[in-house]
Amino acid sequence: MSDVKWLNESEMAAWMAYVAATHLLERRVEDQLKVDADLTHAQYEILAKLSQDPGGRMRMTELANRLIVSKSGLTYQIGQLERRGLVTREACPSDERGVLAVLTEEGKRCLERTAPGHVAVVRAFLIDQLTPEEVESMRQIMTKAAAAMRAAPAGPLRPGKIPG
Amino acid sequence: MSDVKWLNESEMAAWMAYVAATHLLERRVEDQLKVDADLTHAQYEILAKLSQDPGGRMRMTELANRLIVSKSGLTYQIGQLERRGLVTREACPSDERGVLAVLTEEGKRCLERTAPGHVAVVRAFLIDQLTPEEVESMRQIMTKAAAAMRAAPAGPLRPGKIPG
DNA sequence: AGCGGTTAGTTCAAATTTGAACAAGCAGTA
DNA sequence: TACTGCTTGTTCAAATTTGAACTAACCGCT
Repeated sequence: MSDVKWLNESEMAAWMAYVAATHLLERRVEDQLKVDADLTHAQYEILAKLSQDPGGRMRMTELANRLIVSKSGLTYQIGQLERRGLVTREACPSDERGVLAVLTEEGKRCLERTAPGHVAVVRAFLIDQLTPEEVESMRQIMTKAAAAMRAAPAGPLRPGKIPG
Repeated sequence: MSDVKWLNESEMAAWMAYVAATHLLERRVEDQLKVDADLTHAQYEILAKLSQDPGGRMRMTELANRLIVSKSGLTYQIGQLERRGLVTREACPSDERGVLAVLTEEGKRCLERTAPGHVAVVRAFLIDQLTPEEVESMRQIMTKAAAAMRAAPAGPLRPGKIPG
């Protein structure tokens, strides 16, 4: 029971580098978006995710799930974006309770204007630091991890359940 | 000037998976630490980083830099940990202005008690999802990215400066 | 010793994020 | 139809995080 499977040297180094890199990158991304468009990364991700829908619209809960953010957090940020005219709320036709977050024309323009600088940061500090093989490897790695976490139920780990 | 180098399919997939995975993992880690030890990830990282020092002590600014957190953020969290007896503040002998954050015995015990569950989460959702080669690849990738960001000065990107 | 420019750490206000509680609406079933 | 349980989105209080402003102390020079 109490025998822990620690991380070996390679695993520990990978984890430590991961933690450092994610914090550093998040900081760089936040800075760029703040300076260039007065947006937080969370706000940018909302605009970007909405733009993936043909109609630029998405249900609140659906959007929250895709962004991996709490419902209340999304409510708050949609309020901020609405205040700035980048997003509107519409009633959902099929569900009286539902709310659709809709990308406005201005929101679309804002995104198009901001995306290049954002991509430049992602490129400069991450993508362009890697070989194409490494990019492909990262895709594989992150996809696997994300899939595992999406599949696993919330709550404490059940020994031997997830890795299988 | 305005010709943007967008992300190709592989790059975009890698970036999207990265964003999703980091959010999902952060959430899992936070949940485990909250449940098992009533600690935030930020607090755990402070304890862990302090424990890396032989004397379990570190200057505030040094610690903030290693954790990639603002000085004020660290001040706040050290206050929280001090309130719980996991860390103490000591005067720095060599610099009158300096403050040393010191891991207490109880802090050490808390870390030792909490680490196994934390490692288990990191393992279950990240490390054990990967082949040893992929772990090694992730180490390489994240190390490269972190190095690039640590090396680059703050502020806007100077075209052609970082990638070289 | 005294000056001027940095650095260390804290305080403060503002923004963000989360979970719990809540009101309203849905859907299946007796 | 009425009931039961679940889902949707918001509100709310509490915790966290950041940058700016500030005080105190350091350091190199004169």
